[in-house]
Amino acid sequence: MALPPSASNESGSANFPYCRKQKSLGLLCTNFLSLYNQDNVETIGLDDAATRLGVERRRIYDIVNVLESIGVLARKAKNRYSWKGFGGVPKTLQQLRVSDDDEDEKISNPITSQNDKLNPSSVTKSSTASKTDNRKEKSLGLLTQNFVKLFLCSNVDLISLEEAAKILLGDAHDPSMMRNNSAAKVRRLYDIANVLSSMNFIEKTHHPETRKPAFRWLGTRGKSDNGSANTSVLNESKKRIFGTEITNTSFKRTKVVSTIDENSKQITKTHLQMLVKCEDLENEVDKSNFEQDLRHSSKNFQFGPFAPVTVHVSKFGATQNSTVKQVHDWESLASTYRPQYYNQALRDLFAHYVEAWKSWCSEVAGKNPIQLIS
DNA sequence: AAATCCCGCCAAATT
DNA sequence: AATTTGGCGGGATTT
Repeated sequence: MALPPSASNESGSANFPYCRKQKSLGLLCTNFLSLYNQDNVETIGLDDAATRLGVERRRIYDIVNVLESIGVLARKAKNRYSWKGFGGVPKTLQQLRVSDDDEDEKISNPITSQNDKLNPSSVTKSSTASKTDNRKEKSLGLLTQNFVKLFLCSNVDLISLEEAAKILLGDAHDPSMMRNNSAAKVRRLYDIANVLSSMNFIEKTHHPETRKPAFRWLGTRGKSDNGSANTSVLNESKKRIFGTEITNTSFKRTKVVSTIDENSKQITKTHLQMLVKCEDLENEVDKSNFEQDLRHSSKNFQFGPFAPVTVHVSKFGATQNSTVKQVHDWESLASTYRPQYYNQALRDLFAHYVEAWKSWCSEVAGKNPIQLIS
């Protein structure tokens, strides 16, 4: 009874064996973005998001929290957030850069309206008020900001999550009382890294020496506005892979939207668009306005009945499926010569999509009751 | 075996 | 008291 929803109900639709990958926070974030990073969107309802993305509320909180800490969103009220867009990120980043040095502070940017009756805690950082807001100090949002600050402030551009966990926790000299529970904290960092990756703020790589995985800050490239090209990192190969995702359907009462047939066409079309887009990926290097890309790439983002199937471009890799690993290899080769490798990659990727599409169709076919809700 | 990290219980916060 | 938020970590999945 306590098993994951791999439940393959009798209906012979023993479809997806259950792939954890397809349920990653990163993918969810990508979907979230493609869903709300639209011109007409300005306000986001948590319930709406959870429903449309087909996930439990809890997950939405995770995403929303980190997005807010970066400045993409802003809490408006209970159950309601406002879309700030990526344009607000640079500003938030700047604030983080300026924030205090020793230990962490509560740079609490425009979050939370006029807080309660405290603040004077400038020099006295100990017990006093710590007990109360102790919870907030452990929030995902703050952790995210601190994690980002790690990159923004230090000069190292490669950090492993364990390092980060150790630094972000064991900091503050050593006044004891620091249950070096970095193991627990690292779990949170994985979450953060995933959503940050889905937006391409960071990128996962490997430490040159050790094969240890680590993250590199990509920052806000492009970001027009102010011609000062910061580009701290000399990222020569900024391959943008794309991730597929098939949001899981919560066997809950997930309200399914839209029609069927129309969507099928819709999605296929999107596939093609994506492929086309990939073509000129070879001679890309256009690390310009990624916001723009993201925005139009998910033009007609549609869901299919049941498993809200989403397949949009978002060349921003991050979450990867089996193909990604190889892509990395191709990348090294391609960067040197032989650009046609990408074609092969695309072919494989497309095959993957087709497969996913097929299995989805079969599921729908097996299921008889397809109620349309609009 | 080690690295990831999903899932959802259940306790603070808010309403 | 009810509902919204969101720590937290067991343990399933991937690598």
